[in-house]
Amino acid sequence: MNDPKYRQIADDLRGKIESGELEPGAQLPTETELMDQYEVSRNTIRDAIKMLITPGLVEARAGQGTFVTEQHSPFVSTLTGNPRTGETKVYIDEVQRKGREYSQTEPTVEIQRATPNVAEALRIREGASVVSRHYQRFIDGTPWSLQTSFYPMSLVRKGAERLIEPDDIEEGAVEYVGQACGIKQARYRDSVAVRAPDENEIAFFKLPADGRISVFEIYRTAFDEDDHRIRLTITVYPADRNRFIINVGDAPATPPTSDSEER
Amino acid sequence: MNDPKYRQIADDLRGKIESGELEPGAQLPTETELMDQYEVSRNTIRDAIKMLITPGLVEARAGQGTFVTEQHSPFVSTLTGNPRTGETKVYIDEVQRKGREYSQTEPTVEIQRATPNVAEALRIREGASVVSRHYQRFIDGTPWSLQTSFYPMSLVRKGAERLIEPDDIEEGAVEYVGQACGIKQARYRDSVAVRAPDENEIAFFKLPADGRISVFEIYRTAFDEDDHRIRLTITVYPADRNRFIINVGDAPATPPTSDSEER
DNA sequence: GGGTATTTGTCCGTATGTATT
DNA sequence: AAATACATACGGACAAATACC
Repeated sequence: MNDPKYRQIADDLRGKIESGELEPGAQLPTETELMDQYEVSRNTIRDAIKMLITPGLVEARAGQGTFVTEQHSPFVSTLTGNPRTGETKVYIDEVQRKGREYSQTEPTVEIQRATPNVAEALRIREGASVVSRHYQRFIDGTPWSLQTSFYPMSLVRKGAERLIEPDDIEEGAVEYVGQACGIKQARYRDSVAVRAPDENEIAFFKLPADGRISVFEIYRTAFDEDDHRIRLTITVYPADRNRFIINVGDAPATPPTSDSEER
Repeated sequence: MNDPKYRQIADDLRGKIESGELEPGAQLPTETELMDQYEVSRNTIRDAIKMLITPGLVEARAGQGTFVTEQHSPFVSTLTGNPRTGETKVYIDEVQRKGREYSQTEPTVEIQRATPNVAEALRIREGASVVSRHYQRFIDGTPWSLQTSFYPMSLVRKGAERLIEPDDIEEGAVEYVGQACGIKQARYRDSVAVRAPDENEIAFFKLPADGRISVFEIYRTAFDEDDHRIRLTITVYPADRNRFIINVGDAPATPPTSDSEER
């Protein structure tokens, strides 16, 4: 009798879900039924169910009931690629190779002043002008990632003028910059973190409003052959439907498609 | 007036935190004071505060009050290293280079039957024998990660008999296996996901019981020069205090320590 | 479309327990 | 021991969403 009632009830229900007695998609007993079963008040039942909603084990639908969550199959992306080519194209290939459909919005292009984050990553003065190119990206029509790339204005001055046009760069921005001003990407570094989503992200990804599902935030800093920082790309993915692969060493002998089943 | 009251109050308080009006460590007004300020019932105040507790913005301490969370500085680990050397030693170096103290328990060594996960990753029969070596790892004395490595029994039969001894392998398991039976690690692949913690992890990392803080789960599959799978290492890190770096391309010119401040 | 029953969502008031100072 | 602050639990009332007739 040490644990509070609502926690005991939550543990009991969680057990029934994990044991499979309640399958994904199945409806839990209604709050009234659970009140009778456990002989507690409705608020106690609701506290118990909240403990299952928070980690996403169940979802409550007003007017219908509470249901065991069905998992969507995670999408797997590879972070290690060829550092000399643009990764967006590689990413699109990866999506299509898995039989899924990729789409993205036209870019939103802005000239902004570098925030401390961006300035630090690009090693430029805080407040210096940068080009920001923002995309919303979808897989099979559902929102999958939000991506913003920041380029120092010096690239534009050196000839990469299409960066400030609000049009997609078909051949990829990395190739374009290489051709337009001879600055070639030689390597990049990713920094992966997880954090709570902000309001924009909650709205775009249709995440629950309480922020219990977090997002991957990947900072990709790209360098040219002289180790100058030429790009910062921030990509945000919902953590509940994504997984990342990092290959180190020789290229894998197994075709990358076999990764889709790995974990 | 569309949003429910508790959400309006939560948004208001969140704004005060994000704007810096309430600094990390600062105490929020007590529930009674907030009842007066917003002219709502105590339960509504509590609902609002729960919305801030769930993403970890504030924490409530019975008998004291509710406080804005202080962030511990995240620890940064590099996932891309030399595929031919063991990474535990590299990891320890990385920790110490940042002026922090590393420690770990003696390993728990077990002979187990391969679960579907492990069998799939090592490409062995489900139920085949594997050596499992489990460590609890600490930084500055606080629990930082849980690590379990699985090795096929064939390695032991080929001479790597210390794998089944419950002692730390000083020189690193990868080096040891290379010397003992000539099977050298040539490359590895990491798969990074985020999920809710299980009970063990909640207890070890001292995470909140409601599972709102998730964990990184990194599967590292290691291959030898013939592309045979020689090891699966699963490492679990709390997502709120870790960040990972992936380097692609030439070695960075900047010393790795500078990463500690990056994001 | 309208009406009704069901189910969850919001909000209130109250009482008592537990942790901390 | 007393005061303070959050935690648990109960009860009730009405609103909003959904399903069904």
